Amino acid sequence: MKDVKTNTINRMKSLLETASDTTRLKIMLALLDDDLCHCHACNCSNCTELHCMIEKCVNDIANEIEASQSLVSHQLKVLKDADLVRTRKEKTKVYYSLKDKHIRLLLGVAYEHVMEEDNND
Amino acid sequence: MKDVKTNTINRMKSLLETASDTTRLKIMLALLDDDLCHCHACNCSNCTELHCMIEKCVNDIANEIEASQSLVSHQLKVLKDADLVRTRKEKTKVYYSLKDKHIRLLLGVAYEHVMEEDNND
DNA sequence: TGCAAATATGAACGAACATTCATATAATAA
DNA sequence: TTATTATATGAATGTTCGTTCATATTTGCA
Repeated sequence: MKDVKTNTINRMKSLLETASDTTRLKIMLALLDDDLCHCHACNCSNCTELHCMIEKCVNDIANEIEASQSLVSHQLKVLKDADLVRTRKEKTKVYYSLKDKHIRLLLGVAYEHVMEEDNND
Repeated sequence: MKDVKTNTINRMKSLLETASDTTRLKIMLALLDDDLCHCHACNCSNCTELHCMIEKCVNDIANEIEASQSLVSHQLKVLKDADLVRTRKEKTKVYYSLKDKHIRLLLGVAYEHVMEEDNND
């Protein structure tokens, strides 16, 4: 890790920066886990597997996290541009899902960290 | 993950936000791995174990990442306030090290992500 | 007590960013 | 075509943040 290239640092910064916003965190958490969902990895409606890729459309996300459609759309664009989410278009709706396992891992690690208050290792 | 409290979201935001700066990333990467280091977990000078806690003083970090003493001190304070690093004082020097395994994991996941360009899962 | 080394801090400046509001675009159905 | 639903976008605003410069504080040593 000693000689990490500037480009690598910048991309790590970009990834973490994109994730470090309450609205975007709410969006990603909404895409991380749920009971009733479409899963385009295994095509089941009630998948609890780790590879499960939950996808939700813009309005549903907006309703779930109680934010305006405009705000959610803006932040989904930020997430998309930074490659943290992917999209799938179906008729008038656009379904968003987390990009890959690294994003889920990142959220998981951050979640674990804030859950364990006073840990020494 | 569906009903994550506002407080939890805010703390996740704080953690990721603190990590998402190039200067602070350079500092943390400098504390993540090295050959010659003090390790206050096992007290060896050449430890390669995962629990190894590398610690470096302010000036050494500043020299290593080629940043001013003032900037490094400022950003170390940010890292300390957000609980991403710990300190140990010895004479006139202050040794900094990463707080815990979650921080190392976070850096590791971010690093892995930017290293794998086009992954689909 | 005074000096030097190491670290911390305060002010100031410019840049970046999240949110809101209004509006535009795209696609479907009648 | 017209109306409707879903999503995207542009401008504007207020705030936050990273960096620099100068200086203060702390600790050890002569």
